[in-house]
Amino acid sequence: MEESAGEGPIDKSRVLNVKPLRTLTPVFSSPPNSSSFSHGSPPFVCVPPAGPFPPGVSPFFPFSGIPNQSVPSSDHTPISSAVPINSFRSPEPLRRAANGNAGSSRRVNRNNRGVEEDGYGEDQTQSLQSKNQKRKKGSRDKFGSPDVDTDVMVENIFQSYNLVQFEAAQLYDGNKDSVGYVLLVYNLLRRQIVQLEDTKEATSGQTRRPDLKTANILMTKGFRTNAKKRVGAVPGVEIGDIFFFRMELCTIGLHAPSMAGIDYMSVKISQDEEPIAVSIVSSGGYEDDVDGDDGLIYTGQGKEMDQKLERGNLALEKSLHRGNDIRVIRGIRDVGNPTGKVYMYDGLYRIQESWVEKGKSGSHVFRYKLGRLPGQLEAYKTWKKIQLWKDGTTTRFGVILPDLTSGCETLPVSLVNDVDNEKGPAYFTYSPNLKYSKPAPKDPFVGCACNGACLPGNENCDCIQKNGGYLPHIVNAVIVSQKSVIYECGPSCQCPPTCRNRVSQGGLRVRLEVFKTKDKGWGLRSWDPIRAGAFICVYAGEAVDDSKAQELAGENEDDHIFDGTRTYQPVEFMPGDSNNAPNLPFPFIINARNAGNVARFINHSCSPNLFWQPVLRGNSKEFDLHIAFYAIRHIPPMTELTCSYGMVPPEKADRGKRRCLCGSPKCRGFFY
DNA sequence: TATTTTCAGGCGTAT
DNA sequence: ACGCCTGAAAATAAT
Repeated sequence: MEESAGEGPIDKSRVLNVKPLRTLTPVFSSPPNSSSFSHGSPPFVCVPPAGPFPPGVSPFFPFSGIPNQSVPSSDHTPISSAVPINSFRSPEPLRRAANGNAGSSRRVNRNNRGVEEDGYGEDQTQSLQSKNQKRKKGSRDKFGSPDVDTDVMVENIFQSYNLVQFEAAQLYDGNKDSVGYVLLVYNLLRRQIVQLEDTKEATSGQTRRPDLKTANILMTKGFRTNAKKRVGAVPGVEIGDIFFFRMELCTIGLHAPSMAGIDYMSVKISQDEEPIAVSIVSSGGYEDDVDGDDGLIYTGQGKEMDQKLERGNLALEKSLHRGNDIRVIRGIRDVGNPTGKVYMYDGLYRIQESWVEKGKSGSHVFRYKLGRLPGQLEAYKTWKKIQLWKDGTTTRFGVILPDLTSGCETLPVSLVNDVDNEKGPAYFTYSPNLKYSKPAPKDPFVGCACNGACLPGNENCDCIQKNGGYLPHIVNAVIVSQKSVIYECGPSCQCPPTCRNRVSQGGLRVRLEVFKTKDKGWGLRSWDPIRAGAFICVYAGEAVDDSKAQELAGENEDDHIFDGTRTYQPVEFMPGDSNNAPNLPFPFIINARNAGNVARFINHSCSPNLFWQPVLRGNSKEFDLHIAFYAIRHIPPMTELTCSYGMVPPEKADRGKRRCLCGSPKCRGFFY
């Protein structure tokens, strides 16, 4: 439309309004009346004011000037341009990770820190540095414990992933990769902090809000993306994406305030500057209402007294008149964690009307009616539908069996076909366990002799010690990161079945369905949102010995086989580095053709959302090895669960090669 | 299930 | 530089 970037006359008077250095330059995405919501190539250009500038973009005011006369003050006019008002903290430069210094103290790090390659002036960096130093010192005094540990963890993470501070292009304008990495690092670091705090005595300084602490570390280091506020879609974030912490929304630029529900920015139209809303979080803090299938009635902010038409409320009011797109994030209680919430990005809405009501406390509240723009993928609506399936209000269409496990799992697993007439997968026996004639262990892992629960830091618990003094999982059966093997309490351990180090024995924790895919046969997906790192299931079936393994591996028909002898390339956004690549003590293949569990339905993808993890259980008599599957990243409801099937040796490579239909942009085109 | 404790981003304004 | 506004997450207490 009128405002494709780089076209049209440039009103150079605006250039003078651009504040230098710490000021950001927002640019609007597609025109508000556009009906396409493609995320492919965001139709805008955004340039950090201090550069560096992307190819083809001159260091000049980046967005097109729309003639002033084309911006009447009538309702629902497209917004043409904006000047920034919100500054944000400039990133503390990150040292480029170097080998061998992972264990160095942060004091040394600080001395070594350079200011090269960061694109920021030295003065700024210096002042920022001292500011952070001051602040950190304060927190140290307060909690009585130095935060050396977390600094080392950050260093290690950045080193593992070869990460350096984002260039301005990704800092200000993200993409799928930058969003993926920020979320990976946020969640990995947060889990490591929780794990570390778990081992401390309650008396020593605890981080009570690891979610906030993690975000603070990353934001201070400039490891964030889409740091520029914008109207409309955020590059790299898709409708339906889910999050488990408000700070995640902040670090990827979806919704900046750490608490408030309304995010807004100031825009300049002609000579007037006014705030408009860019995103809202509707999560039950107020009495928001649904309005039909695609509508929402949102309550303004302010709880105690009569709400005032200021800040977010004013911005929403202005947005009603401007008619700009507003991102809506829906929050609901997390089924797996009743004290937490899950947030889902539900796409773009516009405000249709606003009014004042008497709230329950008798004071005035603002209410805003928002309508979802048409043509967007269904997101929150699906989620609500699933809730109805779960509480039995409605029946899922296409259900063949309400529970194909016949009750032998901790949760039912539906068998569903809503695409064709096939009545189910080929016959097999559902078995949640792994069966095999176990080889006698050469180096038995006998487990522990704990009376009560096995706790992190317990020097007498062999299982804990084998895991490096930590529990491999934090609460809710979330693994901290991939390890070559994790040691779990098993049949030889004295601890009770409730021990926290028996995650893979705990059964299913999310409501799964086996479903008929469009073109890949049967697959597996979840009705519940899944956290990054969450335990999904083990791979059940019959573990076969080496000779039988050779036989199986040579066959073409290798569906329903887990083959640990294959080569597994690193995949993107994995919570674990190459040092922690899975390591099996002997050739390990599980045949699930005749008997198996949900894991036999997990299809291959070149961009998988699950990884597998060897688990060795404490067992003095047998080699008690298992394969457990975990979520690589947050997985929205109804997203197919996939893993990498790995590569076969070259001599077998031409047998059983299949065309891959995973649909990932990074698809290799085939798999085995 | 209810209550208490804890805390970060960034707008807006003063300096 | 700093006050102020915004409520969620996690621990703890109560039922």
